[in-house]
Amino acid sequence: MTKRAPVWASIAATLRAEIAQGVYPPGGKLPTEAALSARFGVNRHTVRHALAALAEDGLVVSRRGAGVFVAAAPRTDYPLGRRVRFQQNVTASGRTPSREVLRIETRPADDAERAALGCEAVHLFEGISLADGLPLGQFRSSFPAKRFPDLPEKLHRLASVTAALAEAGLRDYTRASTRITAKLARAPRAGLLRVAEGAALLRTEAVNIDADGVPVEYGITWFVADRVALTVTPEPGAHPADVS
Amino acid sequence: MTKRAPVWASIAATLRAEIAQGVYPPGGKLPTEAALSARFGVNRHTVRHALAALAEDGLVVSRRGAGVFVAAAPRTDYPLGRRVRFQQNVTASGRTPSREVLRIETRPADDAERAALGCEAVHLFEGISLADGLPLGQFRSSFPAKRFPDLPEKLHRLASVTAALAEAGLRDYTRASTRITAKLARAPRAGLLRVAEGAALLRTEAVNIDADGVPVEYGITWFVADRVALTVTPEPGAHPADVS
DNA sequence: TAAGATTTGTTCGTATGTATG
DNA sequence: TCATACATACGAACAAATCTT
Repeated sequence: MTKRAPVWASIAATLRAEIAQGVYPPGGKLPTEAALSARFGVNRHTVRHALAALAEDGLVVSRRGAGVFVAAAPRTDYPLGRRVRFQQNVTASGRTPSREVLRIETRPADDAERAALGCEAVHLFEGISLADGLPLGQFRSSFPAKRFPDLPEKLHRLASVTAALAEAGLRDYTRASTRITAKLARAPRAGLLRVAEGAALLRTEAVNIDADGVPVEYGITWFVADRVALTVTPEPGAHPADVS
Repeated sequence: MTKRAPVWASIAATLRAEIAQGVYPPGGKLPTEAALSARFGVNRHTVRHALAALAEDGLVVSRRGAGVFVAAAPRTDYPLGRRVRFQQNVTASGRTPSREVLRIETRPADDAERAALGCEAVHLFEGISLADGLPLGQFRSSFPAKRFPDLPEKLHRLASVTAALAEAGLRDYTRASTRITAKLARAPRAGLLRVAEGAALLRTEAVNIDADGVPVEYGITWFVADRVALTVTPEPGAHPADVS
């Protein structure tokens, strides 16, 4: 005599699974109640009951006249501090960081790299940073090839810039300058980052230097704007002299 | 005997004026050479001569097989330093800054303002910042009404936050924190900023504090991403203690 | 700016199955 | 067996917010 689960509960479970699988992405719109009731062959009330259960869990948010939307995950704060600490940033927000390496290669420097690093050949390290499996951004970092001959092997093995540079003898490096603009996601990158074409991306262009002020990394990162907020907090102790 | 200007020169002048008026926005595509020669009733070579003149000035860029495009104006660098200096930033890039005031009013604080300023009523100062007449961003600043009773009048008269606060007795104030995200421009704001709907905007949310660390301004600014780059440069003298 | 279509929110009413006393 | 209460499910209509044209 197993008690049959209510229809609304099984519908809620189905939708819950589909949301988890990304069928309806964060911030995305669910089908209308009418469409769902047609799909499941039930009355609209029954669908509403299921949706109410999801809303109870904070999984969806409904807006009268607009639709029912998958609750957008809160943005991950990404402090543009003196040090680059991707893992810490993600972990601090209660998520699990991961990294997907797309490319490691050595090639001649392009104009921007030559200007930033002042060298003719660079190691390239390109990949995707994820939090809980969801892409936060795509990074592309260049390093002077001459100074760090074995960096590609270390990057392959460690998949971490900080660790690889440390093994290459660079104890510490800091952010010298960052330029922030915004772009729209286009075909190839939109797919990599799992966003719709035309979604807003934050593009940061950063130069990192060693303790002597010599540039050691030139990096460009495209963050998914819906998933990341960059934060800037002037460090205490600095007191610039500037005049209005 | 006034020497008649060559036809190609007058066509160039016409196109130059239309680009300046925004008929062809920065980055936008000009009509094809064939279309232009039809419009002006001249041979395609004449149009090419005119376009070559514009290209010489760096006003347009032609790409074989794609078309001729209005050169994107270089982005105005906007340093997120400790002080907010809009005028300096624009002047430094060789442009003429101006400001268009949209709204000055006093009203109850919303949740974000209450959280940032800790007060129940705020003065609102809203407007557009322009460089050479082109909108760079829309700002909306809130100030604690109780602390600065006469601020609206001062803002009306001076149209400058720094000057108005100075007159209200606030000698100095600095940026405490800034949060940066990106959004797509929607209907009302897109018009105000003179960009297409769906263009990328940089949204900054900043809290400024006085010398005692008390918040005095909560401001949100939407920058047109194509026209502005935010720059972050850690100030010398700071030496944070952080560990990997 | 205005009108119409779309979509969720709310409130009636009806019917069925199940547990309880 | 009957009455009651409750959760479930379907149907219809309208209100209110939103989107589109």
